[in-house]
Amino acid sequence: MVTFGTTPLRFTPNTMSVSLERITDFLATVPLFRELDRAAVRGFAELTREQKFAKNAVIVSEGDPGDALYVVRSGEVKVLLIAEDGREVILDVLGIGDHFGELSLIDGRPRSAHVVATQPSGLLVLRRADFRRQVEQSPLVAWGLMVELSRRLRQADGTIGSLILLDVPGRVAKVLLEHAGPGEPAVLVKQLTHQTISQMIGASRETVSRAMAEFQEKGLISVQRRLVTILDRAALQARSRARL
Amino acid sequence: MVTFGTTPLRFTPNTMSVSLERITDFLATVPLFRELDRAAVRGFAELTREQKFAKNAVIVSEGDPGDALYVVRSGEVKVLLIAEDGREVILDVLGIGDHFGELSLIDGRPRSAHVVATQPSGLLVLRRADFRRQVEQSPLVAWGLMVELSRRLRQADGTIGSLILLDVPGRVAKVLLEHAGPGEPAVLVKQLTHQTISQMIGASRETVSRAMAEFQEKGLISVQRRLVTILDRAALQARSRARL
DNA sequence: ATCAGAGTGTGATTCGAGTCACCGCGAGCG
DNA sequence: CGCTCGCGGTGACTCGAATCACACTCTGAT
Repeated sequence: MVTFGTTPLRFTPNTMSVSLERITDFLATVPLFRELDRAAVRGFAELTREQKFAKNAVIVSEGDPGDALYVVRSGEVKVLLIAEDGREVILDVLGIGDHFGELSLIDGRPRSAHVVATQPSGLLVLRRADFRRQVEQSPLVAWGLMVELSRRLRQADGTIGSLILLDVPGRVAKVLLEHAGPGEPAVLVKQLTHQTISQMIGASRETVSRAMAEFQEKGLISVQRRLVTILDRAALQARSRARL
Repeated sequence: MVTFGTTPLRFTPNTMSVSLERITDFLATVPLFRELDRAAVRGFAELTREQKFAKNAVIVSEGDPGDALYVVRSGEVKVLLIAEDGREVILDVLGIGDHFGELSLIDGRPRSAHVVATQPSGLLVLRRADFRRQVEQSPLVAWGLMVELSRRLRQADGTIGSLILLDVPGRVAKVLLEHAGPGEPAVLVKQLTHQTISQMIGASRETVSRAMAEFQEKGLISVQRRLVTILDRAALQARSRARL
């Protein structure tokens, strides 16, 4: 449940040039800026302000005019839709190095979803005018942005397909695989509660619980203290496209 | 059902400069190129070839390496996913002036969906290298492309939300509204069969049929010879976010 | 004009998954 | 240190929608 009113809007401008290099280092690791030379990345770094958010703080709300891009520097945030009756749909969970808010900067339309911190988080904020100027000057960023949007569009289309074609256990298997690290056995990159998973795939918490119990019984996964390990990737993949 | 093997790959190069101006006129109406001056649009027009497809012809298949962008000049195509058991999910129905295939040009990955002609169609084809060169030379096109990708991403996220939050009648109402022309009463821009609608919203043909019967009874819509007219837009909107 | 095939209407039955209700566990905090 | 409270597990019941099975109605082609 989203908690309004807990929002700490503490600004921490990087007037100290001490941190400028550190921010540049960080931004250089973000895919969006990866192709740029150091000077160009520093150009962006100079334009950012870091803003801190407490757990459950609302970062942007659907319908707001959007005039900033955010890059997650620490912590974790979720992107979600909220229905009138309070039900939530989680569109994405973003970690360090991920960014959000570019849609409104590109097309000038209001924010299409809410973003809420799921952990205490530090976000680098880049304002519209600054961002736009930089993008217009550097085609590499424009291209990187398109690549990122393409990735998300493919992912969204895949989600639509699985919502329609897969049953709940299949969708659970898909989410687990999408968040699995490399190797086998592989551990999940993120700690996801059943509640969170259920909101990502449009199912009830109970049904997710039953699906994961089934996977454990069959030896496809093992769970220790909320940490999921993939034991049989192939079987999970089969389950996630049994009907796809 | 998609029919393979009926694909007529008849090329019709525009070696006749007669048609160049006509193609330029046409492309100038496409949002992606709208901001460009006529000379720049002609630059694109010169690089296109028109390709004709018969009804049910497969234009691109999921998994193919993608090396071209297509603009619909006449006819209609559908973008869809196909499950192993043959079930189809329609992601989009594209008409004159719409385009597809840019994702693969941007990120170089394989095609993420199938595209099939639902009517005899003429498509302008633009090859990767040509397109890329033009985009790099004109930031306006890059920006237009980002705006278009943003629009689709918002739409896809909205679809995900409605699949999770709305019941079938609600999703039917939403599709009807999305395809409605202006004014009230408004007629639908496209002729959609119940079968098509059901594949767009992940429902069975029968359930769509029942939902539309209900809307007619209540006077929200009227149907004459497969042409749907929206009589009570507000009521349909209420239905499409009754729980959103 | 006729006929085939696509599209539609409607009942009966089945079933996946939501909802409700409750229990147990572990972790963090006053 | 104990007591919440958030998270997870499980059974019983309900319900929306898929499926199955036909009949009917267009519409376009021969």
